[in-house]
Amino acid sequence: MTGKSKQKVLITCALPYVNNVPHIGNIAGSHLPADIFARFCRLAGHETVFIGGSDEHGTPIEVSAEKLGVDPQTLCDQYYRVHKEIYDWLLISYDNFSRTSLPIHHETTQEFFRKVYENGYVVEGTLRLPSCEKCGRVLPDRYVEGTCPKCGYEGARGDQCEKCSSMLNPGDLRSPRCAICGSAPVFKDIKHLFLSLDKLEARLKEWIEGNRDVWSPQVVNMALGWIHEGLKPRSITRDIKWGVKVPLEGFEDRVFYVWFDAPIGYVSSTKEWAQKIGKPEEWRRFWQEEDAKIFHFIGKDNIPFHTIFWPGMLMANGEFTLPYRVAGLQYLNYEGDKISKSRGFGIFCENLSRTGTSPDIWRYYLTLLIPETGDTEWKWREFQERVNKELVANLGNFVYRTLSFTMKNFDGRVPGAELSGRDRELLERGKRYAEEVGNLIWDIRLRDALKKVFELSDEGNRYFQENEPWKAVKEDPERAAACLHVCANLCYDLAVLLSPFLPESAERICAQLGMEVGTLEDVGQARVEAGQELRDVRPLFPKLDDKKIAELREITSSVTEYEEMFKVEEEYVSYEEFKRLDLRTAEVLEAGPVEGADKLLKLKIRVGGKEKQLVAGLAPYYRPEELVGKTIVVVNNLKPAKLRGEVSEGMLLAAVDGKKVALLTPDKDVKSGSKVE
RNA sequence: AGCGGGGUGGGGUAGCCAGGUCAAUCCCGCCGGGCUCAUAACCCGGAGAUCGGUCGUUCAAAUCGACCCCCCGCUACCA
Repeated sequence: MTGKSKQKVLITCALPYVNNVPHIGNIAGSHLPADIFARFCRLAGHETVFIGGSDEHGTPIEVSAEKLGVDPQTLCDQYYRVHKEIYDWLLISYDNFSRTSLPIHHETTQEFFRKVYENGYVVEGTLRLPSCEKCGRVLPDRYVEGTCPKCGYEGARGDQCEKCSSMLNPGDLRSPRCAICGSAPVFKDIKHLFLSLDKLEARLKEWIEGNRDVWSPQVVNMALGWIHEGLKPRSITRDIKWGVKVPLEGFEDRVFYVWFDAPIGYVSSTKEWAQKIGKPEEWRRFWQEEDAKIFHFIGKDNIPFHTIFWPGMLMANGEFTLPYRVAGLQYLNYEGDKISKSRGFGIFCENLSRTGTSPDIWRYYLTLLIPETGDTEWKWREFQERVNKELVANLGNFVYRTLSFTMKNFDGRVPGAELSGRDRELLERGKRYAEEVGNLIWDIRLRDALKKVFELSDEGNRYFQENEPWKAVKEDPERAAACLHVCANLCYDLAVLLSPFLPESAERICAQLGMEVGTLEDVGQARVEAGQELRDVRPLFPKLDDKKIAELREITSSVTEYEEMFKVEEEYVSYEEFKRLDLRTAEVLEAGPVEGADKLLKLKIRVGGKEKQLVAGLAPYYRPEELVGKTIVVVNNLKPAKLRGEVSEGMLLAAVDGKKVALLTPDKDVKSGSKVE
């Protein structure tokens, strides 16, 4: 199935909602497994498209944008950038990462809806909903607050009381109020559109049961559980402004419920991809042809949605291929509890790029934590251990001992030699691994697949050990040459097999071999020939010591408050005001403590030809000796002041990020006293 | 509350759906010995779980049934 017959595969990852910064749970729960799967499909030669995008509509975005006084689009733009950068850094290989706020998605959604409507699967109905006259909006359940009728808790929400956890409707609350402005809501009957899921119940049931062999039991059972309770028409419109307009007379002021438009984002993202590659109709081959296999990677909270509601939409439309496999993943916890942004508890991905680490160390451990069967848990201790013992000491060690031995003893060229039966057998071994790894991945058993690849590294280490080339190189050079020839090829095979999981490392291994990362068909073929010249051989990963772990922990636990950034942008400074500052580069000549002050340092600096004294609150962040010799940026014409009795004739500039402080320095060599503007 | 998933040596995990070959798999860690090209691996030996709890079905249960405990998700207008 995997290496032999070529498939046409579309892979989607649950579209992240953009009111949050992604954390490791989001990565392990969908982006990473989807990416591994997609990379593998490409490696196996399947025709592969991997798409995603951000889900940007809905009440939460509209409300928080309003609070900040910006329009929702601006807020989404900001978060979209954050998301995109994170996925890029983690090497999530989207063929296209789209946005539901793009025109192409609005058009696609409306077109999709029209067809569903024409087919008779849309009915009108009435909902009695609370609305706030003052805010001029209909309130979603959770935006109504009041007193819980059961336990008397005053802060109960319209969907649930957090105190006694009873399920509520907004109408149940005593003295209800709008969660945004606090005024009393009015209940009105409002016309809405519903998708007639009830009409599709029998077909959905048959379809789900037909997938028993392919889907995991959890997914099938949960879906059937829903069917069993009976499907009812489900509302697909909302009374807010931020979203896709409903193209139907009498509903012009409504938008689609985000759950209706979000999955259609899969289609629009594929369309956008097709346009980008210059074949605008290409998307149809994946969405409208029977032989296309569509894989959805989602979290467990999304299972009913992707097994009932979304396929129902597709059936109602009638022109689309149904999902082939819905991979419902469980959750990733963190050190014994749920990840929580507000408590700063967890690993948030926006600062990963600042850790100075390879994305592969994160990908490695997170792959082992992909919650395929049950919830899993990130533990720093285990992260450190696995990186050091497995990535560094097993895989890294095998590659490095092989290549460095070749450098030292064979002049940096892969030796050639007469091979024994055992040598040949091992060279061929890669083929079997390729097949086994392929089967595991196709079955979405990614953790097992990665472990399988590491077995090959184990075999390599064992083989190297048994042949003792460090002895043989003196006593039986031919044997040593054969051994290293085989090992170089094993390194290459490993790199290829590893490439879906650890793409950067795969590249680095191949680069050191002076080769390119090949495809699955190159594995086990002894592609590294005698005479191949190695280059720039060095260890793949550094070990993570306790200090580094503490640093990583610190960096990844903080999340930028993007909301605050909008406030800053609003206070403009005129160019004239800016020009009054005389910013200059300066060289630090001396640095030392200020008597009687813990936090201050006294610096002697040179600005052009002139020497000055500066006092700065750097002591908690820099040692004096670290500063000497640095070129910094100072406000040269700041009015002199005395701090703790010492004159300060200017101030230096530094970036302040919470407890972290970084001096600004020019990134090229410039003359002392250069103007900064 | 109902529905679904899970509870296996210190950590993780397989097996359980098609009960016996499971006094239970594999990885990591731990203890002892060998080797040294490598940010050291590999080899040999060792300690460690009665499979959430109770009761049953059976010649035989981690594996089937009942009840209970704990964790997680869903329960439709939160995405």
